[in-house]
Amino acid sequence: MIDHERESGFTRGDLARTTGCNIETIRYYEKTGLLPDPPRTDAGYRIYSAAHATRLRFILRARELGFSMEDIRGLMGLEDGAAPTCAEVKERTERHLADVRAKIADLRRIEKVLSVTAAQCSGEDVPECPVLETLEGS
Amino acid sequence: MIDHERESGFTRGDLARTTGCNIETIRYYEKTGLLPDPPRTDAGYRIYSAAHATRLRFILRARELGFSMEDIRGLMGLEDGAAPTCAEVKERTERHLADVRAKIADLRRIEKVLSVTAAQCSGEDVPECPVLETLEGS
DNA sequence: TCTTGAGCCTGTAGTTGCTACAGACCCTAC
DNA sequence: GTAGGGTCTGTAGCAACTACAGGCTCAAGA
Repeated sequence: MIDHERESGFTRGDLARTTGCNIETIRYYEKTGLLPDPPRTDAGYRIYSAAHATRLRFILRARELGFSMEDIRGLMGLEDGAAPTCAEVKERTERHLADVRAKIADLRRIEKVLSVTAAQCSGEDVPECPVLETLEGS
Repeated sequence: MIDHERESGFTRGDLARTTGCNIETIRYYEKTGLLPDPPRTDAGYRIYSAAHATRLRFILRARELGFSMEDIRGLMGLEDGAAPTCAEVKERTERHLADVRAKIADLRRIEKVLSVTAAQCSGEDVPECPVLETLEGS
């Protein structure tokens, strides 16, 4: 791979290493349009630039914060072509925040039930088991 | 459906209605072995008993509490054939509880970042957007 | 008795966000 | 020249469902 094209960019493996992203995930993001198709060498190898790395890091950070790929598409202005307004971004973020809070509430409810039930459990080989009773009875 | 077999049981639709479970989900649980294959009428219609309903409710309740299907299989003694001991149930519950707590911690971290960032957002059409900056910069 | 509409049957495909393979090609170093 | 890595493509798998299509079957009304 002596193409001089190649010299100014990096390969998929490079991009994966520098961002910590799984190499197959990069291809997946390209297929779904989150990442633009990069140029190729004559042999068909992808050539990425710093701009690709920046964009991928944006995506990974948004995923870490639990945004869906659909959300990210919106945040990056891929839905209607135009960059989203700050108001749109804020709205999307607050909707997502509400989802996150709802999930936390769900999990806290679950945590309470599980911890109370598990605490009642002797852990011995007795016939009656508080966990199973909770699940059976309701 | 005048089979007298049928009279003592109920159909998949009945089971779905009485448990609040999606009708297709019942078939899915059968396919994956969580629910036993019920007997059939001559025409091939499934005939469920009260025992099936009890078992399905157990599964649904466990799913509400976030247990995986694999966990449920264990809780119901479908893994090794024998009913699990109380100690096994307790262990599984505590492992699951740890998962739930880890998820809560993750989500709380996410919630903090999102709420701080969204609060900085004017919602106006200014060029700089705190949310996007958070995602880009890091 | 016939028809109509609801319910049930099966197999299969879609969802989200990846991940992992197979089999082929390419590139570098020795 | 060859050995080894890397990359290419398409495809299948994961969890836990959900949603069809196309065909039977059943119960009730005309």
